[in-house]
Amino acid sequence: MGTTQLESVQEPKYWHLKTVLSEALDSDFAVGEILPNERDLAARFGVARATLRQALEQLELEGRLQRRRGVGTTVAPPRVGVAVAAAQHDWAGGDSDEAWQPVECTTGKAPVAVAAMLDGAAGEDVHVVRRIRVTRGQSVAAELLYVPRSSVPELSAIDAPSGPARARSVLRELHRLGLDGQDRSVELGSARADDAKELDRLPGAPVLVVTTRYFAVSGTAAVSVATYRADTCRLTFGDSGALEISHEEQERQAS
Amino acid sequence: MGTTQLESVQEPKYWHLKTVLSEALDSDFAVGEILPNERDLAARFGVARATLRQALEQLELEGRLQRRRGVGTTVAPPRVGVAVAAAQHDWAGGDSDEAWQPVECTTGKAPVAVAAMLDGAAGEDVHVVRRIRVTRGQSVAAELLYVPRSSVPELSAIDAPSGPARARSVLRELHRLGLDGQDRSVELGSARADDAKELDRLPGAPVLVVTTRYFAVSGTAAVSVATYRADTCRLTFGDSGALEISHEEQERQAS
DNA sequence: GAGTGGTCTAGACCACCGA
DNA sequence: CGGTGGTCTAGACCACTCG
Repeated sequence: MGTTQLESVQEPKYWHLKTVLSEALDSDFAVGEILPNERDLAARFGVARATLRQALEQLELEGRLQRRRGVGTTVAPPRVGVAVAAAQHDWAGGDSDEAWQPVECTTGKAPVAVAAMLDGAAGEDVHVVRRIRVTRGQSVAAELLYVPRSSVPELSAIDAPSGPARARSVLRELHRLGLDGQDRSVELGSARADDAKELDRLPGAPVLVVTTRYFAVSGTAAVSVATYRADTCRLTFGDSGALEISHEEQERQAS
Repeated sequence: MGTTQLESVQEPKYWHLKTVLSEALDSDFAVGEILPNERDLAARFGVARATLRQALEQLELEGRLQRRRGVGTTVAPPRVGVAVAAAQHDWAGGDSDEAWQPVECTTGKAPVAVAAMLDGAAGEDVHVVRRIRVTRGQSVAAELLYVPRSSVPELSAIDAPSGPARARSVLRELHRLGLDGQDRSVELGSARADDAKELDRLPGAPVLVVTTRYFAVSGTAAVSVATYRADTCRLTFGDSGALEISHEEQERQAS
């Protein structure tokens, strides 16, 4: 039999759907515009809702869409470039628009994975500083900064029991230390419940986990684990002295 | 009625499942061990297969599991740390274990997003070099390197029609140029069909997209778009002169 | 061919948001 | 309250790998 297998696409429906939607997004939709709801879209394309959702999920992962329960699906703006590099040493920070905001500070044991990076500080108590990074009025990252007690010996134990005030104290002490280098890694993760709440996302949302080790002369002075919203963020690194500028700075310069 | 709402978990089943599985993975399984198949697991936990799969998907995203069609689900080894920083200027490369392998080289127009970064080279033809990065015998990244003709004028047009030989020619010319800086960004994406094949994954698999702009005195000399397997890779950046070493190098030093 | 994960369906109910 | 996206089910078939 001349079974010529006419155009046996062999391409998953959701994948093809994603492509079609992606092109439609480019041509027929403006940023912020809301799409038809999932049931209508599925019917329009003649697929089950689950299949349609699989395509939407991918597009959301790529930062093309934004979905909110009870509201709808909207076209997402281009990802924000957030700088993850130098200029980090201004621990005090808080003034700039593109900065970290200390939220609170507790004390306790570090998770094993973190403790392993804080050489020698096996069972030691650490200060845990919670910070939020806000860009354009939107929180893009949540961080836990682990600072061994031994790194900031000057800190009086009863400076403030917890809260932002104490967080700022720890950061100030860290600043006084004078760090000489850091060591960073980026990987994909999913948001824990607490991070998800800070980032206004559902638990399990994809995040970029940036782990930074801060060195002082005496060794590792602190470890930071920052989780960035993977859907809305593009992490930028200024490895050169060259013209690395974030979008935000570009806008500021334009004015 | 005394509806005390006993323990209304209010936590999605798949999320709870993920937690349970994650703990089981830590305690009861060794790296490489294969899990029971999805139908059995779903039955064991009393959920539908789709729900079980949602949990497995998350765990795979976090690099805890590895799933292969026709084979099964296995416990994944810890993520590989791959260095994404200096030492990149050895364009010729190819000798080291942890290096890029040129695969082929074609010529054509750059995608608009890339062209926008190659200032001034709007409609110009560019060399497109395909490279694969292999670590521990496993390909971890696929790259497309876009080099405007004007960046490598010395390159004879008919050096080699395509293939690895020509790729090496382009890289050699680029090396002669002497670059003075680069500018990098990392974001989440999903693998295009061609990248997926190189990375031995299915299309749409989550990847970390590293976009690098290489500067020469005259401006942007080249743009690279590298996609790393998000499930198996941890990108590391040596921002300090300090002891940033990859796992591979550690092993090499140990010997 | 038997067994695996990958895709797809057609329903159902739930949590959340806004009018 | 109605409409949205988020979760879940119980099935079916497919593509792939391996013995």
